[in-house]
Amino acid sequence: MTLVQLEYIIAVDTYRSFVAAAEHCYVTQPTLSMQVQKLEESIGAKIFDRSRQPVVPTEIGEKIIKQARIILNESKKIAELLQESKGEVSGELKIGVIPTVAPYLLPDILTTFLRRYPKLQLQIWEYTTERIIQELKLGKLDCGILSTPLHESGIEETPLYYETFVAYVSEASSLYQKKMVTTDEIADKKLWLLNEGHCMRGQVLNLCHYKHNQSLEGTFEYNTGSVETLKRMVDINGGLTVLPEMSILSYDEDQLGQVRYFRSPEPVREISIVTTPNFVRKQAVNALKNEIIALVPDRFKTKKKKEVMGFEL
Amino acid sequence: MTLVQLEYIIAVDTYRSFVAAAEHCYVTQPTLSMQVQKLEESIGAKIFDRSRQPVVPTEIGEKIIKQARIILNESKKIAELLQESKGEVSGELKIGVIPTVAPYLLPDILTTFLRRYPKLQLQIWEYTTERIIQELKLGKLDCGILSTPLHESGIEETPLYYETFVAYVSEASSLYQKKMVTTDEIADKKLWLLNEGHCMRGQVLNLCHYKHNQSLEGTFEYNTGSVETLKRMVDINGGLTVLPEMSILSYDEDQLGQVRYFRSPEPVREISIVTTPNFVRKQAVNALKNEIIALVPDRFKTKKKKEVMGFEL
DNA sequence: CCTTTGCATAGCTAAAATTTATAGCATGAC
DNA sequence: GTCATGCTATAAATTTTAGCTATGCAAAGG
Repeated sequence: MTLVQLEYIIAVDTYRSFVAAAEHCYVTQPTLSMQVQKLEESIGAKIFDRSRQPVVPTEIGEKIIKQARIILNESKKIAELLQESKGEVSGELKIGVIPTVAPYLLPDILTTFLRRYPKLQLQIWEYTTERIIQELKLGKLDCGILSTPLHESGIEETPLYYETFVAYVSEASSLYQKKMVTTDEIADKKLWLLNEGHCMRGQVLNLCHYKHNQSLEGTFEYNTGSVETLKRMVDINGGLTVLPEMSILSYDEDQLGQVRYFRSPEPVREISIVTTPNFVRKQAVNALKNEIIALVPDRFKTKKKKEVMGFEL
Repeated sequence: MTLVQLEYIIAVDTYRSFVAAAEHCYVTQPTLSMQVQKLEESIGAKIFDRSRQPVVPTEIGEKIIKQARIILNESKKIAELLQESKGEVSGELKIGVIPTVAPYLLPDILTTFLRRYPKLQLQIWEYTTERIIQELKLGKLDCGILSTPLHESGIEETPLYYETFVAYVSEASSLYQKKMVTTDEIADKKLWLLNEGHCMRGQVLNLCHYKHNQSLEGTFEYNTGSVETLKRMVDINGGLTVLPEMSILSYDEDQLGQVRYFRSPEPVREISIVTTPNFVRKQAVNALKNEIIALVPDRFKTKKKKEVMGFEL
């Protein structure tokens, strides 16, 4: 068994074709076919069922390919270790960010960060928490920025900042008259919510003491994945919603007039940068972490950890 | 970079000698030297400092070798996957067991287990919890049998049975007159304890409400790693100790006469079999698990999980 | 100063990976 | 039915590489 053979079977699995796989490996098709055969011979099992078109992995082949991806992933880390030791913050950094954080955090960060580390190539995906964890474990992402604690083994969390939630109320709402609101006061109101899969949905439901999916019918009408949409729904259709504090930083006075902070104990979410435990490019992630911490206003760092909300996915 | 090259650098690291490493890899020294050089050239960094005798890895070399061990470890799993898929329970199974469990569980298990799976080669080490976790993560052990919960990320626990602790008192002790004892009653007595590093020490200290290392001087005199020694100390020097229930299964009537169960809530420890999350030889471990569960008396399986004691290492 | 020990280098050989060319085998078009 | 077409396997030739033997060279020990 060689690393090259493992690369080849991964390519065949990816492209479901020996010809296409060979092209992408920059070798000829017979070369690739031979190596795959040799590997199959050496382990004593067929990895691909070539009688079907397109070729598909066998049952055991699936498992072997999965393991092969792990092996090659670990192999790549040797090169990363070397970059790391040179103090170079370079190469690709693949980041997953939840949609309730991304638009308020990344635009500010990116320009300064990329100017400071010109050799770094960022790739960013907006994914839900669940997907970020999944892709981290598969090695498809290098790090994630999301709300913690996750209580997920195999994921290391480094808190970046703490962010309160605020209510955003329409002028017609009875709460508009109040200076501050309590979590109880919003529990029975018409509340615009993110759709399922967003950790913030769970947090908001928690803070107003709802159980998931319970008595939502009739009370809530429209689900979206975007915090901006929530705000607009309030603007146009009335009612209220809950926003992360960072989303209101760019609001003008009119908009801020509709924002109501919560009375103590304020609901707070913890935003962390997460990696897998044996991730080696700590310098690059550290650089990103420091950039974020430097840019986030100070009051986002002083919230007490004890106030942080739990949530379920 | 090839898997063979990684094997070679691991061998050089292990034996701190190119000559010895070559022998153990069944190649000549020039062959091995050349491959190490080629690897160093391809990654653009020296892995070993050959100017010292014996050769030592460079700083970056240390990291590369560590990663190389991970890669080869993951590579081995492909062969294991295949055995696994054939339904064969075979090969080596390296098990770590804590010393307060091993002598009461393993002797009974081993003969029947090995008769059922003749192709399996068991290697067993008596290690402390800490060491078992460490070696599991390094891939030097396949599984561990120890007291849980560990609250350790990267370790998966599967409970096997629940075992109460019992007091073992000398005839001279005031507690000898009682039919049952409470945890409070033993707190101020002369208590023979295991030495540090054993999880059971922590559990026993917990159950009699001691903080670690606090006010032990004078009260306790002798530390040992063996439960049998604790019992003998009581037999010969008086006082009392706490034993795991399984250790008294083989006691005769005289000895049982010195055993006192605890009043409810009984202190219970959970014994689990643990592996790393991406361990692939689940069938072999499962076979061992089933063998143990089948052999352990039923009452060890009915304890409620809620009663299980926590502990620190 | 000579021997021993240990790694590196050089030249050679055998094995293995890769290439080009071609065969075989389905599948769908006509 | 037969003829392309698209895919993978096989064969033979070639290049690359891993490994071997022999030897060199430097450092440590007697």
